Amino acid sequence: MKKKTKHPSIKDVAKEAGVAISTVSNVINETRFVKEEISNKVLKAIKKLNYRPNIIARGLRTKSTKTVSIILPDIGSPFFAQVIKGMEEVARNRGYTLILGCTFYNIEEEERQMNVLLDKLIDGLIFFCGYDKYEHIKKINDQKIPVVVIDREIDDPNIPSVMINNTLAMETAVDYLCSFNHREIGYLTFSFENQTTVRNRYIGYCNGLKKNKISYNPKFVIIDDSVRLNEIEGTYNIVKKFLENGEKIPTAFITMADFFAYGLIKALKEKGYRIPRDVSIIGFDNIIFSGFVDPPLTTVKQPKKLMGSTAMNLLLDIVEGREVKEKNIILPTEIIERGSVGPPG
Amino acid sequence: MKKKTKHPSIKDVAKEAGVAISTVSNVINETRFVKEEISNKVLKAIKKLNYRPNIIARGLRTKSTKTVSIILPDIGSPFFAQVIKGMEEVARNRGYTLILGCTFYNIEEEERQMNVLLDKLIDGLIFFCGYDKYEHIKKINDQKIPVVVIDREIDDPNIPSVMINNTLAMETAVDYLCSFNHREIGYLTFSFENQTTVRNRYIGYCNGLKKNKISYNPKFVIIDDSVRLNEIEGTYNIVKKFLENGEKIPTAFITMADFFAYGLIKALKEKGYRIPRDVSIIGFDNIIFSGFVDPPLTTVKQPKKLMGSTAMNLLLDIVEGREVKEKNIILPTEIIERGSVGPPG
DNA sequence: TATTTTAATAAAAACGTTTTTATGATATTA
DNA sequence: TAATATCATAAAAACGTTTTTATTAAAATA
Repeated sequence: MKKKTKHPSIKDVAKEAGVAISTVSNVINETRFVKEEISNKVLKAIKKLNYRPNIIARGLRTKSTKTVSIILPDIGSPFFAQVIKGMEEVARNRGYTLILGCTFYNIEEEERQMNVLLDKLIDGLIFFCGYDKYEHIKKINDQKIPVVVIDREIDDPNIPSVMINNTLAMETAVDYLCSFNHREIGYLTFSFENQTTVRNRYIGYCNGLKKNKISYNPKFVIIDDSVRLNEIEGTYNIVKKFLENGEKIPTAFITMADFFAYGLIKALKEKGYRIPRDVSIIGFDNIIFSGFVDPPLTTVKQPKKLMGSTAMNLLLDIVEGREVKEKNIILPTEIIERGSVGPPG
Repeated sequence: MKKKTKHPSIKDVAKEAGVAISTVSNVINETRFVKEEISNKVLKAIKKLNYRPNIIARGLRTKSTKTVSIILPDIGSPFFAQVIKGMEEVARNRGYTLILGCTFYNIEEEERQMNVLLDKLIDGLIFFCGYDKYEHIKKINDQKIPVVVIDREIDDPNIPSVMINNTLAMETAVDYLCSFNHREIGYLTFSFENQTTVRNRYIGYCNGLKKNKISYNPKFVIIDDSVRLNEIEGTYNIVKKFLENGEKIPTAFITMADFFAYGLIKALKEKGYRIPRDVSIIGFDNIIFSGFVDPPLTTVKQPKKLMGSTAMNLLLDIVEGREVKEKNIILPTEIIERGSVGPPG
């Protein structure tokens, strides 16, 4: 076992400066007035020993480690990455560090991770996306441990949350396609048993159809969970098979996430379909790459960084006991028009 | 300030079970034999109170928090995300949690983040990619704080590291293009003053040219730092301007990272160039999207997950005092052939 | 049986902080 | 001048663990 050279402790500083431990603490935290002469001695000792207080030991006493953690299903997704970027910036500016816990879309893992992190005396917790189980979140929220849920629609308004209106956003996507006179609209999605977000988007799709007097065609709905693992290849294969089976294809597709669209586009183009001339596509998320596929993807933009910063600010406000006006925040979405949607050929 | 409902401590368990604190500790850690009868009482009390030891307090005593942290320049990059995924898996399996620190390509930030994390009693540290300054890394490595550097070529063999041979890999890319009879080969890169990785790839490019008896043409080297911020748009604009200036363009491009290729492809296609018929492109990294641009990108693959898992295993071996056979590990790269390279038209 | 060894548990110290309480000097008041 | 208030600092307690040392009871030995 490698042995670390011992870091100087507050005791060492006190000895070096010839004062009491508490005086050093008072100088560091400015909790009491300390005569300039003594204060200077302490400061000098701190500098000389290159002392920095041990946050952990401090946390043991103060119950705050200035650390918040984020539990999310997948660290490899550019969508999450952007949201986290928004969080990170806020956290850093407000003096907190971030711990990431990753569940890899394993439901049980979420609670386990939560416990592991809680053991480390974190000040607060952000839960990302989700599964429909949230008893554990309710529980710790009831225990007054600061929690914010992001990207998951929870029916308990006591749990602070930041989200978009998935149903409405997806309805807008249908409307948008209909404004181009599409009447046959396919839908690519995760399976939606366990995830409200996924389900609500699907509901939005259905609502949109109804609203535009289009009858629902189950053959146009393709379910694909490979994307969860960032395996675009999976979507590509599924769509390819779909096309090879000689299924009738709709004049337009909505994908529940941009990721689906990449595989979809590739498969369609390989089979000779031109986009948007033969098939229109609208995605969801507006991931950075969507502007660089061919054709560039029209998509429903989620305000990713804003979601992140909003959630982190909300959490830290709660952690620090500030007043929060609204603890269930809904952020707007927006359609980014690029080149993948046009009138049906 | 919201007040948390107090978590039960080991003291509460001891009282509940009617034994001494140390006995509880012995039961939990199996440090001493405890009679089954007493042990059962303790276990029951633990269960009843839903007690979990406070890792922080434990860490204060044992000097280990079972936490390692990763300092990286950008959390939003799919390349890093994949590497981190590899790390996360290993860390989790070996019972550690991860803290991420993000520097956003700010050199000063790296040392600051390092100090912040060190204050939290982490067991070890992985530094990602890099800048040429590494006195601070040397310093803490000398202090026997376990460190591993990844994706940065450091000339000090005392610092454990995991990397690829960037020079060689890039040379291979040149060879590959030459095998298609390309003689005019452009190069897209970050500016390379401060980053050995970037510079070494460039050197590989130059070596490759020399080896294949191609004279170096500075006009073919495009420097673009926008990609650092994941702004593919930036590359697109630079290349577009390049093309509009009527510059002669090479028959093939190498990009130092796949990200450049996306903007490059878009700009070229907009100006009517066909890929690979008019211009061939080979990237570097093999990011997931590279299989889904049009044409699919031929690229030099970095073994991202393997790099991550290797680095984490190396770090934890050091942390746990295991013997490490080789502390400067070089992993192989490989050319992934897709559709963006062909013979010059 | 008296003494020593061993086993099991309890008590206390330690980790590095902050915070509360105690101390002693100085300044203020009666 | 004696009593009191204030100020600056020191000492001690606390946070929740692990680890070291002490204690007690039982078992083994002489």
